[in-house]
Amino acid sequence: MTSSDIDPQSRFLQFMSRKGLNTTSQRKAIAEVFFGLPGHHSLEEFYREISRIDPGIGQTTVYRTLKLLCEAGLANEIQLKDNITRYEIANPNAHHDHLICARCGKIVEICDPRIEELQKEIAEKNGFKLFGHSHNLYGACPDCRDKNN
Amino acid sequence: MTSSDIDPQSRFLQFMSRKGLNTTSQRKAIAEVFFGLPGHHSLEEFYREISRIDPGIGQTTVYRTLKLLCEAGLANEIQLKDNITRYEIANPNAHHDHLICARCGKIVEICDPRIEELQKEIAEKNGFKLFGHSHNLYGACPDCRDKNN
DNA sequence: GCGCGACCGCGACACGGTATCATCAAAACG
DNA sequence: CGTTTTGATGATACCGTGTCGCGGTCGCGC
Repeated sequence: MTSSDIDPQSRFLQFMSRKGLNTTSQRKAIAEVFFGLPGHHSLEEFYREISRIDPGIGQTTVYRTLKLLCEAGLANEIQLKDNITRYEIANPNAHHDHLICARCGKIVEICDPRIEELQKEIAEKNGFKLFGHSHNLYGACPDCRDKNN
Repeated sequence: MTSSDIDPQSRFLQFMSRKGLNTTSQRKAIAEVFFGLPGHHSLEEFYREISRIDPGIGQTTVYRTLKLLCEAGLANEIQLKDNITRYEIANPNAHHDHLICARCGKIVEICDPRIEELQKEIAEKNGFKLFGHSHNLYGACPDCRDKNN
């Protein structure tokens, strides 16, 4: 029974109290939407979704709460080639990489322990202490690869 | 004697004439600076460097020429976590990844054929036709890892 | 040279992301 | 219980990157 077994919302509240931060209705609502929306979404998308539930929440608060979720280790930032920051739910058991279709934008999550192993090996060989990584493969997905152009 | 044996500037000119584009003095100057500046640099850095040689060149032209170099396959865009687009010289023989110090920003280039192999394998397993990838490892470099904080 | 079409550089703009600040609510304190 | 203090919120202004449009210029084929 480690803390990673309980649901994410509770882990978020734990983090907040550990840091001495208040658990406001806005932060709870944002976290709930975040955890209920799998995949990779920009602030814009989260903001729109949250506005439907509580139109009174400002985009600044969404930013700040997503940053909090990152600090808590419950969210990850993703940088794609379009220079828009996306957020995804952090899964501590399966740190995954991304396979992205350059045509339609579809994102497939991939996870390969062999690559993880090589990354650690390379970092150590260069004397680096590894914190994290971002690994994105770009290509044409099965649906798009056959469409000539 | 393939085209990859001749110097990059000539390959750029070849590309231009193949595409029916004009070889202007600005484009030649920008390409020359680009090929003479190893590493990973933002537009800002290239623009500053070029301004010292020819202050009359506008930043828009630098943008456009760097895009041309990418199209020609002589340059690559790099996306780091700071949402600034960087450009590097594309080395067709050693497609390398990046090991980045999260403290001081130092970038070490790495190249591991085993990872390349795994990437291809993963893409194929998912039915993707692979175009390229971006692979960045973040950590603390030898100089920074010992400084507590 | 000459003319035309491609290109240049400037300014303006679009956009994501951040900092500021007044307001408000809730906790801390006497 | 009233006052003070702290922290969260949301509107707005701001900054930097990157793009667009337009008037003027310059390569390049003739």
